[in-house]
Amino acid sequence: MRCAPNPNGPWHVGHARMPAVIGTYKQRYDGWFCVRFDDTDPETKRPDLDAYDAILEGVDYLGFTPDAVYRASDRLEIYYDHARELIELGGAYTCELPGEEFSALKNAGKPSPNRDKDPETVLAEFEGMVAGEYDPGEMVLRVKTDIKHKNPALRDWVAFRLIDTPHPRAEAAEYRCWPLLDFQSGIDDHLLGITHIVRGIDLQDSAKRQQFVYDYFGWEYPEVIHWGHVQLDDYDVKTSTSTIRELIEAGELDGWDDPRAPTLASLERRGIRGEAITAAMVELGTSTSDVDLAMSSIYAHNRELVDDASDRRFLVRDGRELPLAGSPPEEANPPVHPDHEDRGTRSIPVEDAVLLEEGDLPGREERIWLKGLGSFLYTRDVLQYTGEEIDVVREGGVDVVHWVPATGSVPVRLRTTEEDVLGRAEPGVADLEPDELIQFERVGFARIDGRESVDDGERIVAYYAHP
RNA sequence: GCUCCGAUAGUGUAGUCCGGCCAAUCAUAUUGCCCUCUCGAGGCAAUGACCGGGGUUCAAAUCCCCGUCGGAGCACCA
Repeated sequence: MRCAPNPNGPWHVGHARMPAVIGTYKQRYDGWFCVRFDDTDPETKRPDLDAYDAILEGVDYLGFTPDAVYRASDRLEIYYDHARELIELGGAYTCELPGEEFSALKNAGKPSPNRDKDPETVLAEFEGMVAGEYDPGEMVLRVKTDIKHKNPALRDWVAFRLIDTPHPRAEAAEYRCWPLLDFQSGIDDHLLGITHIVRGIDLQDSAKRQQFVYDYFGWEYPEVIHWGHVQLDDYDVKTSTSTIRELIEAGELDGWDDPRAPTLASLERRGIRGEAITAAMVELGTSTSDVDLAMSSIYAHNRELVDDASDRRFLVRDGRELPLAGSPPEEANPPVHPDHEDRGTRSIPVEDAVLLEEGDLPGREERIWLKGLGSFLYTRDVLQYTGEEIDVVREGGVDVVHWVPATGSVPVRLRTTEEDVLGRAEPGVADLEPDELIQFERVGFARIDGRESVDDGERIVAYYAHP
């Protein structure tokens, strides 16, 4: 099987579907798969040189290693040779008709006047195209199909055209005569021994077009299935490479890995494992209708992968300060992970005031349980310590909340898919290394990204993954 | 206008080819309960779907026709 991307930018989440599915099928059925960059348009779909590697990194992130990597722009001579052969078989002709004129004839079911040129003339003119003797628009090579085919999309389609803009890859910069996708991809699929093709519904007619070429050569067409488009819920930003690129260039996004961007780089930075994305994509199946991918599906898979390994910490977002009274312990020691006592406990100094999230503030004369510390009664504007008998929680009516010391806590900027949230975390968070994935209790999973300088010192930057 | 494809719960999916065991599977989501010092994990339960209309048949989610809705192609884009 093959994954044949156009390297016009880093991948968004939707792109993950192809490698996820064919990579999984490869593993399941002991198959073979390659990545083949179909980069045969240096002009309107101009390849982005950085995208080649970015895409291969994306495949790796999703958990797969391609068995081979090809670039169509390395293979022009192969396509030329097959074009010559096709011409000799009488399956193609050079045509100098402008696009609109041919289109009008085609829609009327009438052939181009060039259709019956003898192969010698066609071959000579094609060599002229390869040699750059024509200007763009002056000459194309068409595949001779069926000019009266009931589907106008299949009638005598273009196989090669001329493009003056040099290809961005130095290896291919000298070529001017470029094949179109249906020719290039059709030839390559056979030559590379592809047995199964998966592609989008936008290419529904490709197999039918390419079948004409396969018939001329006596080749057998691979099995092919088409699937619909994937929409993501939960994102404000459209899942489109060009839209994301525009937002980045306009400064509205920080880059391809901005947490608000629906890109693979963004999910990776948020601490979401590629396997979780792969699993969610495989669950979508290969139906031909458009599908909506619920991000919660990716999150559910990721939670299963990371929950056990993620240590717990407290983070209070936009905290409200409450003084403590009644001589609580000087230090709280909640477990590092509630399901793994052997990992030990954390140490959080208690001080004389704590921060709570606004939604957790107790009402007057209400009791509240600070996790890992004990129970308090909110009375006369202070939290009065009333002991550490957990029974009060079991009996009900006492909320269990997370908290941090008012002054000993460390500032945190938590970047989410919607906005950046400021908060303060328990002191131990200052010692976490970048790339560590933790769970802020009652907030959600987050990946420690690094530190940044602010006016009065340093701040931890974390990327929010999901609840 | 011409051509092609699709339609099962909020979302995805199984079942459709070879009609009955489908008052419809599983996952996710939401809600409630149990457990737990988390709104995480674990356990239990509830919610919720065959696009509409005809036809064939003893029997239709499944086969046929019509309609509706949605998607795609008709490029010197991929």
